[in-house]
Amino acid sequence: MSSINLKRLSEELGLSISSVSKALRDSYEISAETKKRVLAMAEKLNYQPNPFASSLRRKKSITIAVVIPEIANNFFALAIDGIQMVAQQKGYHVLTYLTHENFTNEESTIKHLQGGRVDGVLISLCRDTDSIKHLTSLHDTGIPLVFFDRVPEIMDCPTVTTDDYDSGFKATEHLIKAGCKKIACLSLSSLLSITHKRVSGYQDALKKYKLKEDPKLIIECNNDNASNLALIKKLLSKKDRPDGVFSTVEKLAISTYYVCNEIKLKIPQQIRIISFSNLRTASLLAPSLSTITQPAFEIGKESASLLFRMIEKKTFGNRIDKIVLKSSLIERASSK
Amino acid sequence: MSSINLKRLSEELGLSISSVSKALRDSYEISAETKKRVLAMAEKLNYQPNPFASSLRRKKSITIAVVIPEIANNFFALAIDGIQMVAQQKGYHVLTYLTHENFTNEESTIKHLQGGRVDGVLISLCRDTDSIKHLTSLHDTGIPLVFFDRVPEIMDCPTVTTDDYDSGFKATEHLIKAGCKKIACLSLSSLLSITHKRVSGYQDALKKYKLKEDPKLIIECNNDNASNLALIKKLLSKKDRPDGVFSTVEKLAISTYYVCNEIKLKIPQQIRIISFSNLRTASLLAPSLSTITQPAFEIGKESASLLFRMIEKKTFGNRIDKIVLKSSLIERASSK
DNA sequence: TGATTTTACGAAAACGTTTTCTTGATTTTT
DNA sequence: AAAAATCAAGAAAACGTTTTCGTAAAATCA
Repeated sequence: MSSINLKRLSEELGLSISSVSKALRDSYEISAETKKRVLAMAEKLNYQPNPFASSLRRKKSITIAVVIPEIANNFFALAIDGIQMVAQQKGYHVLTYLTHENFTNEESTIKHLQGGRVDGVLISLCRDTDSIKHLTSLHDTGIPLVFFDRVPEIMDCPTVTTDDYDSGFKATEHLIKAGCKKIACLSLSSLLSITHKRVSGYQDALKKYKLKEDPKLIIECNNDNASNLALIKKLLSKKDRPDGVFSTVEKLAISTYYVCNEIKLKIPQQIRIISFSNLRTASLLAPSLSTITQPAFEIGKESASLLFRMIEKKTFGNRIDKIVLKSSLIERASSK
Repeated sequence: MSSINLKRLSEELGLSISSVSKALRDSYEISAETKKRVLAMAEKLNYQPNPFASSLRRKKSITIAVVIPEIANNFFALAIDGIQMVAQQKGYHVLTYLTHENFTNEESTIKHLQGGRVDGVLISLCRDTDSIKHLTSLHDTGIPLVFFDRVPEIMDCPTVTTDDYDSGFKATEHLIKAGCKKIACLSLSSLLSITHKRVSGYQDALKKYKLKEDPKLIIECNNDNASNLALIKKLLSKKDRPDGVFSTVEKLAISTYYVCNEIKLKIPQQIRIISFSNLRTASLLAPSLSTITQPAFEIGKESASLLFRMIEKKTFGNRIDKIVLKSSLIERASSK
């Protein structure tokens, strides 16, 4: 720890601690000349204020927390990027926590944040989250809380999401218009809001075009890559296999590509694919992947901006912002 | 902020603040029975200790900082993943800072960390870093500091890197053995250690196989995607264009793919490509991309472990660890 | 039984800021 | 010239912990 503090500085200057403190904070109580002297000495001794003493006294941490399921994921990496941009602009620090899709991790992380370590929390729920006690508890302490992308469906709280229902609908419609008659849907945990909305869109599109809905075509994948591969392989190996796949998350589309390579299923001739994805190389894949691309960076930016409005109390106390951004459907070879 | 503190807890229990504190820290000075009562009450009132008061008093932040150029990058995302794993295991918090390859950002970030906000720092330098004053200054405050991947070449400090020289050599050798006679090298800033080593490996491989070295074939790219595309396009559009490309970073290989698509240059028939990359979809690209893949997750893990050994003073004071991990060369269609 | 040790707890200082309250000196107003 | 206001600074409390030190009461020992 830096051992040069206000006391040392004040001794060096022949001033009191409080005067030095005020000078550094540009208080009107201190003369211009003294301020200049103090600033110069602080610079000379490379004084850095102790953030803990400051936070303790002011009851402000100048820090926010971001809680996400994983980081090695294009969507979340971009979202973090957006969050960091806003935070840096505001002079805030960012604590990052990964839940690895584990509810217990999420719970304990949130619990730790109740001690006042941060001024606000941004969170995207993990796939196993089936209770929101920990979240209401955090909310009750008065810490501003914003959910993004994966939000709780039964809690009144500020959220930043995309038009998931519409996107699910359009993606499915796109496959139908391309000629698919039997479309499978690869989803994550049904506990997740995004799963629910995207799958609803899928189902309603099937309804609209009078295609048979088969619950067996909705595959709920888990967090283990190997078993997902097995599930998908089983699905695509059947004689009455689907002729289209709508994947609600990027990694399941990747897995589908691997399976198709393995069992020599031709995309898009034998099976068409579209997926939610923020893969920068989507257009370079063989074949290029049709995607619904979420504005991940903007989601991060908007979430952080909203959080800071709440922190700075610029938002009305009784108002709950629900921001919805639009994803874009990009047609490529995999669904032609 | 949580308003339930030790004082409140002690009043509720009819004990002194110090006794409650000791009970919570399982001190031998407190009877088993009292401890039980205290724990129960703390649980009941959902007591969370104030981290700032604690850090101020103990001169420990239980927090580390990670400073990286960008997060929307497979390598860094995986490294962070590894770092977080170790940190979480140790019960530490992780502050993340992005420099966006901007030296001024790096400087100011490092300066802010000198106030004792963190117990240790993990950093991967940005492409513009041409001075290490800010780093030596941080080091002088006694805060443990570990560099990973992009390390300073003229500073005696603990580092975690990969065998970049060897990898550059082998990648180039691989292209030569595949039949390339004229190999270009796409690099980042020459200020970076990784650039230097990877390019040296490339040059020595050319020497070993008696291929002409042409400085014009070493393209130093910058941080602007559009201008990199232009540079690469110019390189590949010449009549005497190279027949092989060794890219020292993933994004430049991606750009090369885009350019080849645009100017109808066939990979690998007309031009072979190999690149440093942690792209999970490398094998799904058209054509699949040959890569040198760094153990990014392990780099993060090792860096964090090393940092914690330093923080816990388990390392000898006068010892400077230099850990070197091995990358793997994965041959795929782009270099066949 | 008297002396010593152990047990279980409390008082108070310390960590480095920020901020409120004083205060002496100077300037401005009556 | 006296009164009021302003200025520039210092003293001290407060933020919520942790930790050192002190001390009654109980337990152990000689």
